[in-house]
Amino acid sequence: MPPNRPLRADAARNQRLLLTAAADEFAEHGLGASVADIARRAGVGKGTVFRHFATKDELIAAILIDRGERLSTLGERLLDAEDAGEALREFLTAAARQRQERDLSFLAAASQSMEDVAKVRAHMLDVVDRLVERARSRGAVRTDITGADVFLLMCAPNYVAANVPDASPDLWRRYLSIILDGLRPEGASPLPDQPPHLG
Amino acid sequence: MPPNRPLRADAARNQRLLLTAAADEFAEHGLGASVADIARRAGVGKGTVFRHFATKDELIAAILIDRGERLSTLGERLLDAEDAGEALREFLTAAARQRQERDLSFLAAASQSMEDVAKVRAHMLDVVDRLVERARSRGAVRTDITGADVFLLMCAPNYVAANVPDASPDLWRRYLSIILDGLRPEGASPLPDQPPHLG
DNA sequence: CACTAACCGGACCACGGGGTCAACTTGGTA
DNA sequence: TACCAAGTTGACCCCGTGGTCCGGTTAGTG
Repeated sequence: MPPNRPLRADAARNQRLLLTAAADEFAEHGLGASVADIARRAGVGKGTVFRHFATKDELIAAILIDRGERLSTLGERLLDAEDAGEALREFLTAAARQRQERDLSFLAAASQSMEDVAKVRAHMLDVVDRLVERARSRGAVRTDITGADVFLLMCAPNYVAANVPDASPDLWRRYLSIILDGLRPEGASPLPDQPPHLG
Repeated sequence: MPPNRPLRADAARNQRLLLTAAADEFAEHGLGASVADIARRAGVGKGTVFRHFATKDELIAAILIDRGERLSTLGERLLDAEDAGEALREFLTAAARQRQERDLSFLAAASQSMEDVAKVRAHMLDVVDRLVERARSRGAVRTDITGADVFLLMCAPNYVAANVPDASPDLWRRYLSIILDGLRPEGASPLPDQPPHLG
């Protein structure tokens, strides 16, 4: 992402403006949000959008990458926590909160194929894997789940809460809590099917 | 939905064809599937689509209503089952399977406002409410969840599984199982936030 | 300050979308 | 069988979209 030559001051500013404007616009209107609207929201011409992101998909990818990297960083920090179970809980909470602020889950479907996105995704999957493994070996979660399971489940609480109009902004915590209860080792009923293989 | 005068034979046939073609097309290409493609898939002219459904949204609504009614019917039948816990499990399984066959969860977001859709939704919510109440009073699920909670959670297993390409077609069972474990009364950690109020 | 490469803006284009309509076909009835 | 309302069709319209492009502007360097 960072270009060879450093961006000119105004260009860098506009890029930041565009990224947040796009995230907001997508959150409000879904993937269908138009590039023109995004440009207007950022206070910038439409051409400028395409100067920074060759294509709409690339814009989406940039947002995805930004969020993914932030989460991965947090996850890596949490790998050093004493309480592995609590660390996993904290990670999932942060993930859900990030999505709560601006629900962009639908973006994940788009631009799945872009290489940079795949890389960030793979890295995040790796971090989750280690978080889960650590929690599992400490007996904090059931033994039959994998990192991939948790990676997938990560998106669920906010997805569920997003279906409620005028919901309390903390509603997702409720469903995260239920899912976390489902991940506990005590009395877990054996899981059907094989764990998925991602990436 | 059933019109005053009964439909002519060919019209009725086309309507059925359209409904399933539309469901398939939406499942494959999301809400963005074009009316023209749907018509082609049904082996019918584009004009015919609009004769049966004044608008694309109305088509979507018709699909939603169809599925909702089928689920509600099943739910009502399950209200008479002996094992209330098993009944709830079966209902959720059916709901997830229906969505697995053709994932149309995203349709729910659209045409939320249409009156007929709202009615079907309200009815289904009522059925779920009773299923949950029954299971709760029998000690089959934790006491701090409501019908609305379960109604929302209903969509989650398939949503989660839908994010993995080339997944086993039964992957959703895995996540339904985790969620059901999270709904059990034993050792449930108290839920944060208030249960949502729907409709 | 002057100069230039980087940057910006918005008119412009081609395309694909939902929705309309008037000419044509067909199912059902008397 | 003859008739017509119900049903079908696809060319057509209009609009919003992603993406292009070039004349004008500006940041930064010497």
